[in-house]
Amino acid sequence: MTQVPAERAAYDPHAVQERWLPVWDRLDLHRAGRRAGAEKKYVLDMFPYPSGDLHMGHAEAYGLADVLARYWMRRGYDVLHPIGWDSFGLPAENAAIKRDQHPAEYTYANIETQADSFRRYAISFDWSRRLHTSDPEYYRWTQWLFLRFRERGLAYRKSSAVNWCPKDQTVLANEQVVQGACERCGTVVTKRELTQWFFKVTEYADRLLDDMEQLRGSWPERVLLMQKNWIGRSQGAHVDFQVGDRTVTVFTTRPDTLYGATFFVVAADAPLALELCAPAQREALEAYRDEVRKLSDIDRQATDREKTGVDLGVTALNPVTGEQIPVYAADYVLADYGTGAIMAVPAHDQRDLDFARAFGLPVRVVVDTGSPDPAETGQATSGDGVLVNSGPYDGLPKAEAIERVVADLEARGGGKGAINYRLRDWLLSRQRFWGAPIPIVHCPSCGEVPVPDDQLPVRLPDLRGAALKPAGTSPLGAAADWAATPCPSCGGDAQRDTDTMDTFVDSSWYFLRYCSPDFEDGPFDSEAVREWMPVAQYVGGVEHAILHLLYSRFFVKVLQDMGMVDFNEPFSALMNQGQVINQGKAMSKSLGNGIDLGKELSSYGVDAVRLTMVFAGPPEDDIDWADVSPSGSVKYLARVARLAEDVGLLSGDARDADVDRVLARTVDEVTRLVEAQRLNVCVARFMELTNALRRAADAPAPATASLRDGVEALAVMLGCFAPYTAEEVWSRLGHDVDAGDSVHDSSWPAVDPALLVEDTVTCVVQVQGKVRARLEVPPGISEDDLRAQALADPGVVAAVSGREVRTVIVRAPKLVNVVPA
RNA sequence: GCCCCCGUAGCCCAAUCUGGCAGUGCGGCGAGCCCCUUAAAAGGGCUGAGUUGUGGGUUCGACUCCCACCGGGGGCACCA
Repeated sequence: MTQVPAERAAYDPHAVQERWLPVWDRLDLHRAGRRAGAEKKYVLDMFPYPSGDLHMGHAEAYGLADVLARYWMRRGYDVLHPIGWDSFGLPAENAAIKRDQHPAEYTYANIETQADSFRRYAISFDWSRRLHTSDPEYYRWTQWLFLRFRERGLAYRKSSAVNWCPKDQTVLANEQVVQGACERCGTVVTKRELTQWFFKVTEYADRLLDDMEQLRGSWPERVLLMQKNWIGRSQGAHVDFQVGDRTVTVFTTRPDTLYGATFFVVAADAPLALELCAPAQREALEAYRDEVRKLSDIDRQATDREKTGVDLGVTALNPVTGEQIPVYAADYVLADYGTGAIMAVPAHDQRDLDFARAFGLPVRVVVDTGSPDPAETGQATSGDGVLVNSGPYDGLPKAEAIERVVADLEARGGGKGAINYRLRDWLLSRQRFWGAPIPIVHCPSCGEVPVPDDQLPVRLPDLRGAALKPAGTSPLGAAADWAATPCPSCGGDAQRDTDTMDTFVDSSWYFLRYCSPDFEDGPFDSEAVREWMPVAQYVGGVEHAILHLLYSRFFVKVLQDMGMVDFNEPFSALMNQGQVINQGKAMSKSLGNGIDLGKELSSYGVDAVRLTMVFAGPPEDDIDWADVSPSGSVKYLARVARLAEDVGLLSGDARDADVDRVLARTVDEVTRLVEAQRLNVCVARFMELTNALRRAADAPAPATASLRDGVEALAVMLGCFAPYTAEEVWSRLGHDVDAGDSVHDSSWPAVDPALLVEDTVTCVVQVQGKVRARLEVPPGISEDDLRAQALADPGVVAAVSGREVRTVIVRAPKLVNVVPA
């Protein structure tokens, strides 16, 4: 190996960082619009929440997106890669209470810390478009959008049983309740009857589901699956049953089993249960409802629970059979799904069967599936089959029966085909301070009155410290001076709405604001949005699979209907990066297994940490920090730096076809790998290329021109992953970075297709599937020539050992398989 | 319980889509040799390691396709 003088044997990543960062700041390399006229690409990271400094997770996510953004810049695209902060939210509020501060102090101090870290971490952001959702200039438009949604009937207030987090003292959307617990703090969620604001997401259920077809292939399959499950479309029918003089509609996916409905159940906690109940059963029902109320959602939803319920002492009339069946109230029927009432078909539904067996109710098979009688086995039969005991429908297969029953119901009245969703409307009110106030005034005479657009934003009052303590109602209510306001409509005394919006409202449109962050005539400039949107590549954690991503999709569809955007999906492609974990577990304070990003960066430098993150595995896989070490990356980067130094000192214009070919193959492959987002493999290829170039540089008569091209191309490609080292390499090759010739303003290396063509290929000759010989042959060799050559090969002859050859399979030019008798 | 993904060297991965040579890289430990620098260390280079989770099937040929099982991860789950 070439002798390395001591003064440059040491590669000091920190010196490299300090040298180039100020130069880059001056050159302003990442401003969107810099390549005006070129095709545009919008690369977006899910924006950060400003809690403390950046951590390992940020380093990974933003590092990955940065590779893609820089790659597209090198490919000549005009790239928008913006940054902002999701800066409303609970942690700031809780910190403010603890420290007797205003939430803004904590928030904006952390934003500055994170911004500075991002800069040193060398993320290619366009800093000129920075936004914060807690700025009045931003939340003005969040409020404006709320009012437009309300005008379209998509924001409305209703009283209902809502999820309540006792710790955070606020209501939560369904999406923010995970397995019965608060998504944020893990506290078991309870129910409260409250009047709250909702967005009518359900009106968009079909489009949210159907438009996922466009995303197939460019979004992770599991995210699409999760959204599909969350929306939960069920095809079925509404069927009307008469209970006394009332019509009670049920939703069923199995109208074919109407003849098997032997009882009827309403949700015990629904008002309907009380309304239907016979006076004699009233007391029993009240007692049962008290029991149900005591259960947590988690207990209630346990599927292995005994079925419980109360006979309401009335009957329901089956519209098809004319039969009167008993009506029960039970907690296994959910008040807020379907109509809150069901027809129970114990033979063909496991839950109904469990209930029937607990209460001694009849089980009637109406679809013969070939399985044994559910009444005997306790196993409901839900599969395909032929109808029996079903009057005129006997003998029909299940699918046909469903159609016929629905058609008959529609013809006669008493029911019709229907689609039902699991998705509920988005509860957006929050009883907390640090969010966008809901721009509504409640007037004793005019009712709900929107704040006029020209009075937006409705700014937050100046509350701090103890005044923010959660008290079950919004702290804004305590700011009496703020809440009291003249009614915009009649001028009389009125009160502002004191709730704030869910912070997911803020983040449902921020990607649009980036296109024109200073626009003052609306939330965004439609012209700018047309140029940049939809986002070409979105990068973020899978934890938002059905929160932020569903909400943003909803927003864009509404904006499309408003004529403000001309596309229906905000994010054309989505990458979910994995988590950074340690010793097999998520990092946490209680486990004490946290890794401090700042320490890693000061030990190994930015580039080594970035490279380690990307190289550790496929982007979507978790990285166990115990399995990797940036020290290997430091060594690699040092090797590259040394190589650049050595090659920079060589003179001459000799070329070597082998070096050129290796380079061409690497560039070609890395290009395809980046496009396929297989970034870890790219790094492996860089290492191979580096090794090949090193060997070539150490040869007795180095091919200087080929080597220079190779190292230069390596610098350009590596620059997307390890920007500081690449700039150093670029500079060592003689580029004057200070004068503006930066590797981060260079072009992706071109590939000469002629260099990708192989002179010869290796043909494998197998005998009975075992490799017995290898032949170097021209790629265009004919089957006959190849067969002849293979059969003449001594190794093959030996392996066949005189036996007769039964078949020869030839796949020119790569393979011959000889099969002896 | 239902659905999805994944099991390749000590480790993270590649080759699986489209069946045809099982390979790149990394780290730890140990050993030897070489280079450089030497007071020493550090640094650089070379040299290893495999029944592709198990069993069956399809095929001339299976890490690759199919089936079953085992193991790991994730999602959904009283949604009618």
